[in-house]
Amino acid sequence: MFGVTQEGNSVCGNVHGFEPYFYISCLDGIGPDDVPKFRSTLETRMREANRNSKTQNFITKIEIVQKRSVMYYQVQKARSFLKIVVALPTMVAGCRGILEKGINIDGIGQRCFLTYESNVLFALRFMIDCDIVGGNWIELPAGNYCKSTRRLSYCQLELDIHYSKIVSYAPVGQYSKMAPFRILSFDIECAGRKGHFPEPEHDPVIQIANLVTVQGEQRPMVKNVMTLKSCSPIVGADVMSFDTEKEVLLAWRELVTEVDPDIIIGYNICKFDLPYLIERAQKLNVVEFPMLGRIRNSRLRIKDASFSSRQYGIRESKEVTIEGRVQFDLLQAIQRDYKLSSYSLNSVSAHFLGEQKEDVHHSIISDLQNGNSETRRRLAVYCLKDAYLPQRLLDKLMFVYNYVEMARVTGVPISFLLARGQSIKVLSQLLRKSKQRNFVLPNVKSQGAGGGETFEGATVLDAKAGYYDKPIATLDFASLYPSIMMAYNLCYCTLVRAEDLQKFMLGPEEVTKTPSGDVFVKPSLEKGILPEILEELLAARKRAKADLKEATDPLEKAVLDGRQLALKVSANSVYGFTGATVGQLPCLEISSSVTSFGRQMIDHTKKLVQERFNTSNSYSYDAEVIYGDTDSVMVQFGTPDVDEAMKLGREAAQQISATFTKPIKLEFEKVYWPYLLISKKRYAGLLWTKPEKYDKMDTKGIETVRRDNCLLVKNLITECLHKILIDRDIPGAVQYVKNTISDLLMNRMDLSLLVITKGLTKAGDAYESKTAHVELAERMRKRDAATAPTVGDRVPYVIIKAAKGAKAYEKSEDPIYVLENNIPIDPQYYLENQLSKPLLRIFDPILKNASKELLHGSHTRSVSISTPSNGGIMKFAKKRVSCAGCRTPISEENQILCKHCQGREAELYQKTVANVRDLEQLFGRLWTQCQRCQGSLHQDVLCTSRDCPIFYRRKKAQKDLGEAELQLERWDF
DNA sequence: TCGCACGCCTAC
DNA sequence: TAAGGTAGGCGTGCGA
Repeated sequence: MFGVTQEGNSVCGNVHGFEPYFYISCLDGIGPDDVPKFRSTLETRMREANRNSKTQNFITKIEIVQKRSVMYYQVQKARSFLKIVVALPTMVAGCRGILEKGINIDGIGQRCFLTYESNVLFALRFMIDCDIVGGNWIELPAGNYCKSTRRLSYCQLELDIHYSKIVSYAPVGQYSKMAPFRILSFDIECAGRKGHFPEPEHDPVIQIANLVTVQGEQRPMVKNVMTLKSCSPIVGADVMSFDTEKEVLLAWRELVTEVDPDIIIGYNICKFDLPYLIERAQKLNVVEFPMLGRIRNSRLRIKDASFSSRQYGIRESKEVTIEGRVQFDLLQAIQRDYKLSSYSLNSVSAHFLGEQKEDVHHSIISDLQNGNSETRRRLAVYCLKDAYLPQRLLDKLMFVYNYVEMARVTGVPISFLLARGQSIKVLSQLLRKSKQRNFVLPNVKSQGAGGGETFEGATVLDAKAGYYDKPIATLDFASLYPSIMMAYNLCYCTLVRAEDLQKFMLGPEEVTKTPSGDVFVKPSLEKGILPEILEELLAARKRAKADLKEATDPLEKAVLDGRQLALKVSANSVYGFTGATVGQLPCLEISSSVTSFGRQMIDHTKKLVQERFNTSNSYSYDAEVIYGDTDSVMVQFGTPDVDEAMKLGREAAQQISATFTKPIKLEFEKVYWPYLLISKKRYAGLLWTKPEKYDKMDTKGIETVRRDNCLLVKNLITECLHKILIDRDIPGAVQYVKNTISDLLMNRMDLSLLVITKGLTKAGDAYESKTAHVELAERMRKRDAATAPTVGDRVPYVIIKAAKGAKAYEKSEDPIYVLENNIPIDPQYYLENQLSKPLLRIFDPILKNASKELLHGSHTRSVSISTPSNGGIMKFAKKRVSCAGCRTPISEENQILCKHCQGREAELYQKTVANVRDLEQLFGRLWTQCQRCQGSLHQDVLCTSRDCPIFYRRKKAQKDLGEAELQLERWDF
């Protein structure tokens, strides 16, 4: 075990005596006398299967224990299981395989065995059995350990102890404090060859920037940058320059061993920086480099890894294990926890820190490296910032608190939280609870390849679409699925098999028959462990929230807030675990029972609200349920008054709650007024939780909250909803739409507003149909494979002009490429395929002839001819001269104005001059902004950030200025 | 032109 | 051997 003391010293504990094991159910008639025979047979089979192994004893022990399978309700409270203990953790799988396939035991014959808990990772097994959770405090009591004489690690303290002597503290009171982790944040720069993304096979590592911080402290204790070749000094950072790359690598290794960090962070370090360093060291034959972990003489190895789940998508990465140190890649963490349209460090920093970062294209890096100590200094400043930003993000998003709390709540090691999925967390809790109750978990194989089997989910009530000018009250079930599981005692161990119902002679008052037809016993017979887990999670959350209210210390608050969040997420994922057909322990009887109760409850609620709250019960109006999804109903009580709607909402929630089994509870939460219901899962409204003033505008499912719409659509719809719902200014909204459309068609749109992004969810060849982002990714791969988007990335694109009838997938293009080559975009596409339908959906309910008014007015006719000045296809067209006044083409090369505009020379000349001046000013302003972002006003801007809006505007201004200057030159004859 | 499958993303 | 669930809207391409 690795850890850190309260004083900040690293510890390695060599824990002795804990052995890997699993269970099988004992066959009828096997008694203690049969065990030796069984053991020798199994031992022989193991030896046969591992002929090359030098191991003497595979099976170290077999004992008969009294346990119960967690699967299905049983009257008998315990029966015999064999606990099979093996010599090494890796032997569990082989041994399990032999037993599952079947072995022939003398006198008993050929038998197959179902194994239990044979898929539990050894580390987790150890933690569960010793009551240790990720990130908690451990005591090695004085007198029970000895100082290691033969040092295996580089840790400051190293001790030997027997596992049974370890004392684990629950993370409460003084033990909820966070440890003073040492955190190393780093970033590397590599000098790629011209036009190539750096590859460790060819390209050197030229700089490594580092930031070392102690968790909870404001200032970093180390801030330095290691450079290849000289580098001018940087204020506030140590610059360490070296003549050879080998020295740079070794300097970094030395830093890591000296600092001895508990956590290593960075941006994309798992997929890029760490593997690059290791592969580069290999290439340079720096054999001593990859010893960065806490185990002496143990080398790092790289393994290709890929993670795929429906929730997180396919993510390919590399697995580098650094013993004793947690790797926390900010990219991974942010991809898992936040849905953003771009995950570049630049865009993420802008989003969370309000701070842009200079983005230097990899092709420029080599030039900076090959310059002088000043240009290398520039690069170093940039590199330092890339090491500094991940630390800022870690602090701002409170990742250490949230992840440590998640580890404590679920019991898994911190490293699992980024490397593994949701199910390991539930499994860990399930195993712990099972152990307390003497249950064992069967190792079931997922039925049928790919699962296939599925079950009916929740009801979504039909949406009575429209614009509602009366308050709409929302009634919600609090934690619906967890409360159903608790209310009806749904669990593996309470599920009654059809054939057992009669066998056990269970009376109707002892069981619950769920709406899906499954039967579970009531708690009086057997309390379910899932309900027990959920009760504890929700009670703990209540406590955490109460403590949070009391807490004054910001660090304590952070811990508690992280905890309540972890508890909520954990409670909600228990249901999903039971329904995961390709998971560890699926049980569709549980999950389909949960949803069937849910469906019944939402229907019941709708019926009750409408039956009770109407004029025949002496209410002033008839209530109407206009929509509802899974655990909520939207009620129009009929009153025009917000306060009254809230009162009715509370009354209804209370009345209806009383009709449900505890702890199921319907709550009144909020009122929407006004409310625009577009369809199922799509609506917008002003949200009120108190009668005085609305809280905010809330939108669900519509373009404003979707990542696959361009900013133009997002901004326009947001603005329109603002004008409609908040300002109540429909003509204003209409005018705004008209202006925007006119700007679009006149080519006055920033490219950054037109960028659409979509995720690449599978490898290129796995797609069945042709789509814009997939085809573009493929084209980009052909241009430059190293920088093209790959699986899991988001692909930004714009739609460009092309032949009539061209498919969208033929018209998608990389925004940078469009900018660099001056390719004209297709405004009509944006109008017809991006703007029109979302606009009509929100305007149709409130405006007669919305389509005619918005999409076919005079504003749609002011179309400008987009003539790219250079590049693109137009490069080959004969350059045409047009009139500086009205833009009609003119034949005479040296003319400026056409016949009609002649005589307006003075005025038009003035206009051209003014235009150049304005553009110069605009460009200057944007340039300064970019300079500020890169942290210096005295150097050229290098930034080429794909997702910085300023960048696009600066580029556009630069181009427009160039064109305006050309126009001006024409007057100089 | 229309229905359908695919793909993406969201609500809960 | 690693992977929480279903419902549902909507854009797009494709073939009937």
